[in-house]
Amino acid sequence: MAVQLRQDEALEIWRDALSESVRRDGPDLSARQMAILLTVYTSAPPHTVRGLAAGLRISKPAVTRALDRLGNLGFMHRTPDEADKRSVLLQRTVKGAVFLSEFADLVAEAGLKTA
Amino acid sequence: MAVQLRQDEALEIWRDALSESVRRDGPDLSARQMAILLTVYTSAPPHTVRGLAAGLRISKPAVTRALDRLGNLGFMHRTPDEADKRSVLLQRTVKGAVFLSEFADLVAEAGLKTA
DNA sequence: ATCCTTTGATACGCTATCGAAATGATATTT
DNA sequence: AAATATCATTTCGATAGCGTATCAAAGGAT
Repeated sequence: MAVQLRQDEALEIWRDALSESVRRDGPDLSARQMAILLTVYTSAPPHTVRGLAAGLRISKPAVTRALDRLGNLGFMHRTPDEADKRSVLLQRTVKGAVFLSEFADLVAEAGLKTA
Repeated sequence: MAVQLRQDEALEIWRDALSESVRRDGPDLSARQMAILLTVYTSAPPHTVRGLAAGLRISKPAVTRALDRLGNLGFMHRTPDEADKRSVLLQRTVKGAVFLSEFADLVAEAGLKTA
């Protein structure tokens, strides 16, 4: 069932969820970092640096750096690909799953508030 | 009419909209910067540095710097408050309105895609 | 075996952003 | 009028992130 959203509804939901996350002193992730995190968690694996870079049309170094950040936060984990040892496979972590679950709740709440 | 969202729907909408914005080479705004931009555009004025800082529970210097960034992008504009010359009032710009309008379209589209 | 390609990471010089403290300008209080 | 408070900004020393170019390691082609 698709979700019908008007422009003002979309922006209010975005505002409320994001503001509440900021208020709770959540990590100040950039759009790129958040896009990478969400892609790894909600799209079918495997996820690699090159795949993310191509999918988001950003440079590989930018992906590497974002993964450094997300790794430091404990939201993601790198594992060498045994089949092709040049590659790295991105893995979810419990901490990242908890963060996104709570974030999803903020979005859902913002949606309920929206008139 | 409130918007009912499951966790997975919320995250997929967020992922799709954010990813498409990144793909289009949109500005890589941080959560704080985006929260400030959305607050100024979708909440009742007036908007001041201290008000934004208090509302989002971040430091005033952090707000000042975010406004520098948003100002450089042409998304926002500072006007001295004539009633209290210590204060600064934040104003919307056409460019910012266009950006948010397009962003809202991305969110709406992501909502339609979501099963 | 020797090239060539691919993959993720690093080096480089640079700009952006951080929190804490201090600053200058303006308001308010006493 | 003098002292205090408030507001936004700036300064400080630091970390984080950028794009381009380059790297070493691994894979594939001939």
